[in-house]
Amino acid sequence: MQSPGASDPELVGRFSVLLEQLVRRLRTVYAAGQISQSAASTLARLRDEGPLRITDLAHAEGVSQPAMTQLVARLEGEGLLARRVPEGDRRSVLVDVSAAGRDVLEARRAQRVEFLQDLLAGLDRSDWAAIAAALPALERLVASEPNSSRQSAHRKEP
Amino acid sequence: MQSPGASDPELVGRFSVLLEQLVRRLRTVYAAGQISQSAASTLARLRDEGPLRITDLAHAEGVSQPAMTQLVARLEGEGLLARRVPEGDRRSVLVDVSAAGRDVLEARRAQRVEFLQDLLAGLDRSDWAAIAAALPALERLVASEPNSSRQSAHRKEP
DNA sequence: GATCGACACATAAGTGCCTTATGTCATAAT
DNA sequence: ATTATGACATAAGGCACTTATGTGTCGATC
Repeated sequence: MQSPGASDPELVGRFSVLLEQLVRRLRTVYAAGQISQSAASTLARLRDEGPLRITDLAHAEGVSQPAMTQLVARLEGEGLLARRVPEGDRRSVLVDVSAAGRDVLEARRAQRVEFLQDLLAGLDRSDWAAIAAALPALERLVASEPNSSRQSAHRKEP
Repeated sequence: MQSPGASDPELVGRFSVLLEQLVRRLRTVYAAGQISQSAASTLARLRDEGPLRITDLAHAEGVSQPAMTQLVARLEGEGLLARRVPEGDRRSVLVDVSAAGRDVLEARRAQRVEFLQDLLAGLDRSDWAAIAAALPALERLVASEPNSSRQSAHRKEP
């Protein structure tokens, strides 16, 4: 029994509740009218991994190809990304994040940081110390999924 | 300077990245075709807080009243909740989760637990210990928002 | 080179899930 | 009785998905 987590259903249950609550909270961080979670996730991937074809993007983001085609069209219309046809394969489209897209991602990160600082402001020192101590473990947790091979270890939001 | 979090931008930044990654991960837990995050959140609130009026529900969930009217109509059509007009106020509609709705929430919880056990299976004992030690602090963090007065301390997903 | 199959994306049609604006009925206040 | 307020329903539009289908390009086979 290598992992205590698998043998401690009560803690797993509490963690499960905590994740759901975090998700519900994060939904309120970004002001209305901003880019969607799907758009942000897609732009972030392009920024981190470089230009990708539409079908690869769709697969990586877990949506259908037509959904990604539409999202790319919308984001191109907003100047947040650019499309081009690669040399040697006129069937494909390569998509890359634009400078404006990078700016949007940076603004989102700043909003998250502000939200967290607000939230952390009411936390006492020992609680924050426990969270800070768990950060490396949580980062390893998030990085440990089998399909995390798509996410290189150096990937991070600035 | 009560909270070390507010003075440690690098850790806050790492936490911010972690949250975004968790959100992106959780998006893949639930199989396609299941109820949306909004539907789940709404049903969970009804289960935990009892019958609510549509406008109160909309406000609590952070959406507009017409959006909630439509969601309630859809969920009623699927048998996941029930509507009734309360005594003494024929303008209102009271909404309550159904037994089928409770079953759906329980199935979601089981899926999250399974996902977490999968994820935790690759984590070593000291990492899990650090996460387990941080759980109370994280729970307090999530419960600490000013509008958390709507969430009672005893509220938890079974 | 010609033909067929596979690949890649675009388009169509439909649903879910939001938004603001507006309409209708019920209740409370004057 | 009249007016103001409250509560929800409906309309119209946009975003974000889905499956199904269409069109063009590339690769494999003969």
